[in-house]
Amino acid sequence: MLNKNVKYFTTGEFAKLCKVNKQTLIYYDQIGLLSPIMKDHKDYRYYTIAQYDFFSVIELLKTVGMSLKDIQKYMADKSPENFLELMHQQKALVAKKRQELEMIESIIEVKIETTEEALQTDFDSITIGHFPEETLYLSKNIEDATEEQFVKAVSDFIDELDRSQLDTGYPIGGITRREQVLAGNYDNYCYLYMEQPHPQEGHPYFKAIEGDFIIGYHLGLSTELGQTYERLFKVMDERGYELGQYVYEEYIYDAVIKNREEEYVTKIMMEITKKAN
Amino acid sequence: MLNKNVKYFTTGEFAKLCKVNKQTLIYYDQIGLLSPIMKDHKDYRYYTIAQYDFFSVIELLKTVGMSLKDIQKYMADKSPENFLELMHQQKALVAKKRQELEMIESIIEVKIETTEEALQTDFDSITIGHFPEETLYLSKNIEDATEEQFVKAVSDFIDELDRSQLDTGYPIGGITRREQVLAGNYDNYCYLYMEQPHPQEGHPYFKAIEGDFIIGYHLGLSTELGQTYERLFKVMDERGYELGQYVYEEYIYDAVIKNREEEYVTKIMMEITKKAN
DNA sequence: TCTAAGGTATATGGTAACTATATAGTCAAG
DNA sequence: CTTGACTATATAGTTACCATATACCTTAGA
Repeated sequence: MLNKNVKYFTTGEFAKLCKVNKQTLIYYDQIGLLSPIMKDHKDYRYYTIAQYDFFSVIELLKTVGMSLKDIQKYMADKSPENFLELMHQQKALVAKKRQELEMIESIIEVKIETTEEALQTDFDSITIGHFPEETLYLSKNIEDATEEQFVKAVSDFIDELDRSQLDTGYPIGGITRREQVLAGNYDNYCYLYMEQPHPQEGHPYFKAIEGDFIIGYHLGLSTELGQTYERLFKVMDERGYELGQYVYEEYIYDAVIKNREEEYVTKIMMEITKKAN
Repeated sequence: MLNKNVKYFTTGEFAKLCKVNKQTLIYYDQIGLLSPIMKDHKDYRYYTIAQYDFFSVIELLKTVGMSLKDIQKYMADKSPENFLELMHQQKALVAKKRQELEMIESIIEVKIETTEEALQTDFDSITIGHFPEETLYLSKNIEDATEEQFVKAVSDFIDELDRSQLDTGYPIGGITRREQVLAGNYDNYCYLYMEQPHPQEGHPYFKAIEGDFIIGYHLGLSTELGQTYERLFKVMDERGYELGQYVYEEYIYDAVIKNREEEYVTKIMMEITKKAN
């Protein structure tokens, strides 16, 4: 910043220029981060325009998440080399943050898309159709797992979603094998999954599905899923289909959207094949 | 999230799954944001896997900057419609934040570039050369301004940089007219400016410069700029040039990088023309 | 000359969202 | 029966402020 033969800013004026509360400047003075260039005989503070540059770098470092203490630590030991190092560090940090925001943006888009779809869905309907291939990220096998093993698998699955940025915002679903469904063990999933519209390279756990499906919705407690399954089996049979390899289950409305468990909605997608007459 | 016949997590286990401090969960319980599904006869807390979904939405809303109170407010009045509205709001907010980060990224890049350049510069050197056109954002005219007017102009200039996202990270420079420089009034700037490598449409205040320049550096107090100007004039004269229309001044090292005013460095760029005969 | 408006200062307390610590009870293994 | 690893509550500290109370100073207007 350039200086004419100096005009001083009072605390209030300088606060206005910096767009912060007056108290904030007093606070910065107290902690010794940014002190006025001079004080009056009655302790009035006076800042110069040159101090604005200083302030704006503090602001920059603050917005990238540095603590005032760390900023102060840097300011105590200024040099072009240190500044350069600081900027390199912050550049990497900011890029990471931006990427995080980009991920959140796409998660939000998915949440909007799925919620809008849910709002337009008649949960009494049962539909049959052909579905294209989709990529899923799978947990490890959890069929017949003990409670402990199940919990461990879920934890690992969630950890991996986090670590590998595979959380797309789609609901976590469960896959059940034909045999378990036919035996009425609707909750004996063999895998958990999350849909991956833009699969990354280098992840082994993906599974593509494609084919005919019957789709229905279950409203209410998951302990009563059996009733909905029976309705689905009935329609399946009437239309001349039989159960394929896998069934996919997803929560459409859960605790995040509904208050009472009786209002939760589960989407059930069953693979089907034409009966050999 | 799907549930098997429920296994409970203790506070510690659930904290690990959620990757937060145990105390945080206790805090969430206290403020009623996320309470365990049940408590023991000795007040041990027990969470279920289903509560992880809930937690992860809280996390999402937190990272986009929502306060716990606002999250709680939403949670008290859940519905698909409200959720959708919330997501739409947040989407816009997140996009804005991302753009802000993008701006900061490019500011940091400029700071790195200019600091690296400064580190490689010999401040004793005086160079003459042709410079290509550059776009500058200018303040209003401040020639012969009173202190008050100068301060006002600076404030307005900074405000406009902020408001129109014209802060590129380049230093704020000052332009002096030939006549003032020849009269020795080196600090009677007619404009402030900031370099705009990627100028936006629709801003009137831009000025392009292109031509021959003599460039030198002044080390130390700006009250002693005169000495450096004299050195520059001498070289200019020896090489058969005379002063052109404008002189540009920028701080290369200022309070952000150096502790003592005697170490500040000002870059002086003078337009020049070949002397007749 | 008095007073009201608008500035300055310090001191103190409050805020959000934790985090740390002290103290005490619980539980399973060796 | 003790040790280690857990649980709980209660309380205080943290960061980066913001709000408020009180007092002082200055200037313009009645």
